[in-house]
This record gives sequence, structure tokens and C-alpha cells, in this order.
Amino acid sequence: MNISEAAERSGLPSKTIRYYEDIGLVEPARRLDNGYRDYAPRDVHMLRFLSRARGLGFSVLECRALVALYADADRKSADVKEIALNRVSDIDAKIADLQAMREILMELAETCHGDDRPDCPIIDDLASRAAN
Amino acid sequence: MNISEAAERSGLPSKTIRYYEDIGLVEPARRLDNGYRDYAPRDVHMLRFLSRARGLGFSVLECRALVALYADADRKSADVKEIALNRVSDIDAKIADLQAMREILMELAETCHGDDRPDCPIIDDLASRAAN
DNA sequence: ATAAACCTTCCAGCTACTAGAAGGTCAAGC
DNA sequence: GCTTGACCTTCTAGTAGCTGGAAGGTTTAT
Repeated sequence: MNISEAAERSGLPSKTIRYYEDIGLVEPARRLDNGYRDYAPRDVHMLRFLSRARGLGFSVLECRALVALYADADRKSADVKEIALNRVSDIDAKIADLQAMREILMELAETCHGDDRPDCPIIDDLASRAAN
Repeated sequence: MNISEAAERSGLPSKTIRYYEDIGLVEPARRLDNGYRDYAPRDVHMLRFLSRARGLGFSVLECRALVALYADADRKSADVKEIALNRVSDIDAKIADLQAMREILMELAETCHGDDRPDCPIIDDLASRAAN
């Protein structure tokens, strides 16, 4: 099948599929005589696998590892689990960061009257904490 | 003062300070005859303001707006508050995304025995949801 | 025959820096 | 005066993960 059909079936844009090929993640089963990429169902399956993994926030590097593990009949499930748990740690760290930011911003926003007057605790805070 | 002192006092790397100048955020008070940047205390103040704003996750675009509002004696505090609240919305959306990912990953990790055997619900899930 | 809709490759751009190269300048020590 | 090292300058390129567009070939339908 053509790349556009593979795109439709996998849910990834054609551009992204070509990009994944560029970086060595998935290549089409073969090329037709006219140079067109020709995808097999298992390629589409792989692309959807990638789409889902990326959707869960795995980096392309992690995806590469997951693809390798997926293809490896002798894999240890512990290896896969480790990647997943590392990802969870990353997520936890990011959430903590964001929550801390959110808290500060909400405190500032709540004390800002938000009208036509210029005095603003948000600006003041950015400026004064900056002065420390 | 030299850029390295401005860097030390503002907490931003010299490279970043030059970058901020490049994109028009803060430029030094003047240039010395030898071409060196010469920073005034108010420049450092501005740089710290930026450092803090970036630390709270404001994009460079938002920082540009905040810098303008900071410099504008006739600003409306409502404009600042809007930027801050937009940022809070962004953060909320990101946190929700991350929490959803985290939940799925934890469910998968919990059902994965994580040993030397190859069968792995994480891989299976990525593959089968991918097949849908 | 021609137009629309594919496909190809390659190059540029996005965010917000960061690293490094090539070269000028300055202050200290001898 | 000379050297050494630590500054400083500009410019280019790389990071992640695509995305958009240009230039050109192919296929399909009319």
C-alpha cells in the first residue's frame, strides 16, 4: 500500500512516517519500481505501535528500544518494565514541576485585582524575586 | 560590568544572555570601545526578571509581553493577569495529559511481572491497541 | 492532452537554547 | 616585551521531533 494509506491506517502523517524511516525506526516492506514506498500490514502495525508509544510520551530513543524488544522473542519483560517505570519517574518529576509552578502562579493571580490599574503583584513578584 | 559578571548576578549563562539579546529581549546598556558588552544593574535586574519568568514556564513570547508590560507604567494589571492565567491553563492541560499517561503506564507496569520471561503486557498493549 | 492528486527528495524552520570554532583583548607574571 | 590564561567577540551547527514547502516525477481520470 502507498504511504498515504499507511498514514491513514496508522494515524501518523505521511511526513512523520518518512521521518521515522529516516531515523531508522520503520521502513516499508519494499519500494515499487517507480520509487514509491510499499507498506505491508505489519509495517502499519509497527507504525501504530510507535504512534501509541509516542502518545504515551516515550522518546524516540525509548521507542527504538521498545521496537527492538517488541521484535525480540527472547526479551525479558523486566527490560520493558524498566523503560516504562523510567517513563513514570520522568512524568512524576514533570508533574511536580508543573504543580509547583501552578501554585505560585495561582497565588500571584489571586492577589492581582486584574483591572485597568497598573499595579500588579505578578509583575512585582517577578521583579522583586528577581532582585534577590 | 562584563557579561560574565552579569551572568553570575542574573543566574543566566552568558550564552543565554547573548541569545536573549539576539532575539531582542534585553540588550546591554552599552558597548565598550573594544566591543565588549557593558551591563548596568537595571540590565541585570531585567535578566533576573526573565530568568524567573522562564522558570515559571512562560514562553519567550510571553516573556516578551511581560517585559513590555513591566516597562509600561500605564499597563493594565488585567493584561498581566491574563497571561498568568493562560499559563495556568496550559499547565493544567499538561498535568492532565501527564496524569493520564502515568495511569496507563502504571496499570501496565503493575501487570507486568518484570522477570526474565518474554511475555509482557506492556508490549502486548502497545501492539494490540495499535492494532485497533 | 491535461489537470488533479499522488509520490519522491531535499532544505528550512519551529523552541530555547547550547557547544564549539576562530579570532580579538586584557591582566598578571617574568 | 612577551607569554599565558582568561576573558570577550561573532558565526555556525546541533539538540527533539517533527512540519511545511519547493522542485520535480507518476498515476489516474476526464
